[in-house]
Amino acid sequence: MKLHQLKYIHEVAQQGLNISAAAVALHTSQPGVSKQIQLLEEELGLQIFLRNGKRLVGITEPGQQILTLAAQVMFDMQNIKRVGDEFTSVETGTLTIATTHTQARYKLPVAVQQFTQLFPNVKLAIHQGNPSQVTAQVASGEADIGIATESISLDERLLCVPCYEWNRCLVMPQAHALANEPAISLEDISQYPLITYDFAFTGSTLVSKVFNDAGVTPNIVFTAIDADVIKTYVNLGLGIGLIASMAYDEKRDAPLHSVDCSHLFPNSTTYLGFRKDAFLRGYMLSFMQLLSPHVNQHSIEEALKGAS
Amino acid sequence: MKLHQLKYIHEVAQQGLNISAAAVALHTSQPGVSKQIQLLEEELGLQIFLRNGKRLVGITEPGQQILTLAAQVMFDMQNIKRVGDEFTSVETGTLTIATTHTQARYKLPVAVQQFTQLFPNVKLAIHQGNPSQVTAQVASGEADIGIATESISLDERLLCVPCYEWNRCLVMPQAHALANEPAISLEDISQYPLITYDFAFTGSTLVSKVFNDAGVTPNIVFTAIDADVIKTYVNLGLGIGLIASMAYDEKRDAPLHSVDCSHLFPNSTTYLGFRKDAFLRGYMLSFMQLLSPHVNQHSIEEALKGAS
DNA sequence: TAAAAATACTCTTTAGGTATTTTAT
DNA sequence: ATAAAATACCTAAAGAGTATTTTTA
Repeated sequence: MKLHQLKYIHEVAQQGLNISAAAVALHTSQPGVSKQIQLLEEELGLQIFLRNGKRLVGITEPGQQILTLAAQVMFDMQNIKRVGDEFTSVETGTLTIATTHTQARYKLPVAVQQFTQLFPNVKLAIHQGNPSQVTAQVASGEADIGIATESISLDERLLCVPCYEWNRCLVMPQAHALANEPAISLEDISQYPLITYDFAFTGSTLVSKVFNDAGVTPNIVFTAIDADVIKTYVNLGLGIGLIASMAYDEKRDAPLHSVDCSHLFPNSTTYLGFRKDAFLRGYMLSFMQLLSPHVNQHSIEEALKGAS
Repeated sequence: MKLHQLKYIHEVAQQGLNISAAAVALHTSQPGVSKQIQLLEEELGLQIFLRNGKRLVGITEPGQQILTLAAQVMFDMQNIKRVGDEFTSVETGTLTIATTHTQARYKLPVAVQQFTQLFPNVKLAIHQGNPSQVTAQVASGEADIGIATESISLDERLLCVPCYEWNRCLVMPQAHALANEPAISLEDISQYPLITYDFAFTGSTLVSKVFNDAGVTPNIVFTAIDADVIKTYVNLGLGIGLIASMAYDEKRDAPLHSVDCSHLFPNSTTYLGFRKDAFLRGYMLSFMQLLSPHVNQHSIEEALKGAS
């Protein structure tokens, strides 16, 4: 059993069971990949892929398990490489962050700027997606650190630490009837067309739960991925917007009026998550510290020990 | 980076930093091992081993981390092999159990007998040790399943399920003054020389805690690893013995009288533990079911998901 | 001086490439 | 007919072995 054989089956599965495509992606030849897969299957005494004649048409049950384990092996090997990098080229490397639009747009810029000054030779990649995509990227090792609200902390492979709490506000045109309302209620909100985040996103399931529990049905006219889109449509007079407070800036969003809603919804917590079995480069830890100052090598080790 | 290079550094560390000894253990040549280690160190750009000239004299800090990760890779590779074995030779293989003397002697025999009848072609190995050795063996992958009381459930790498609860009894010569005492107290026990398990063993720390909390100091004349030794010395009149109830059998231990102590001590729970990241062969699951009937594939998956 | 690690060199295996054939859609 | 996988065959690289040298304790 060889490491590259595991790489090969992994890539073939990624490429939709196409050996030729996998060979291209791996910068090698199709017969080479083909042969190594045969050798591996022969050694294990079972088929990893289901075949119809010469075509691969599926993954067997043991094959699926082997692919999962192969991914783990590859991750571990990456960890070893990282130890090497950490001790030889301490302040160079790559940091891949997976996060949602709201975080990327309103919370990360400060941390990112500080980070690039601290580590000018570390390449930074920011992957954007909804919370479940963020979680999946971190769990698969595509991203080193994920930043998202609530759902990220549910995956058992990840260690999550709270970064900060936040709540929501309503945004509306300056002239709107609610703009001068002293204490807005859920009922008030339900009187107007509402624009908010997609329900799969940014903890909005919590928002829908609050409405449900109160027996109030909001009039959601449409949902969007990000606060900027929501604000744009509020500006056009299509409704009032319910967004994260951090997404409203009095100066930048001047034509809009905002009303705090923290009395209506419980706070949401944004978490930072990473794989429990990942070797963390020094700069990864530093980035986390920028977002959550109490994080350090020691606190992480303690959390890993006490996790179960 | 090659798999066998990881095997080599692991074996060298195991053999006390002796490359020649590692080469023998690996059934290969000393220059081969030597060269592969150099190649790996060169590729990673760091020293794994500290050297004094040509002798290996220690492990560097990154080397220690790499050795840990190398062990993980080897474990994952073993998992892949096991998937192969599971689907090709379903009812053959090896089951290695690490456990304490008391379990091995008084609780496992029934399960082992049933198991050998169900799986005549599975080789069974039982490693005996104290609870921390049991835990270490399972955590390192030397043993597939560990069975011990309390401490095994503290290791975060292991998933533990309760097997059964048990308590203690006093054993003494038939003619002993306490033999006819209707309700024995801690004070009564402290009046006589006491023989019990080594304090590191079988949850006896719990026993000492009970005495401490009650402000009673038992007169422990000596401690032993196993109940058989304790009973032998009780028979010789050296004191009274405090042992697990399961270790006393009325017929076999006829010259001794036993008095139940479950009113004095809380129950202890014996756990069965295995590595969370281990691929479990079907027969391993079956063995666990013999000890803890509610264990099954599904309950384990649920426990792994909900662990964090 | 004895034991351990590193070199030098050889041999064998094997991974990988090119050209070609087979086969499934 | 076309695209994909397998086969045949060749080449190059790398791992492993033997003999020997170097070095440390």
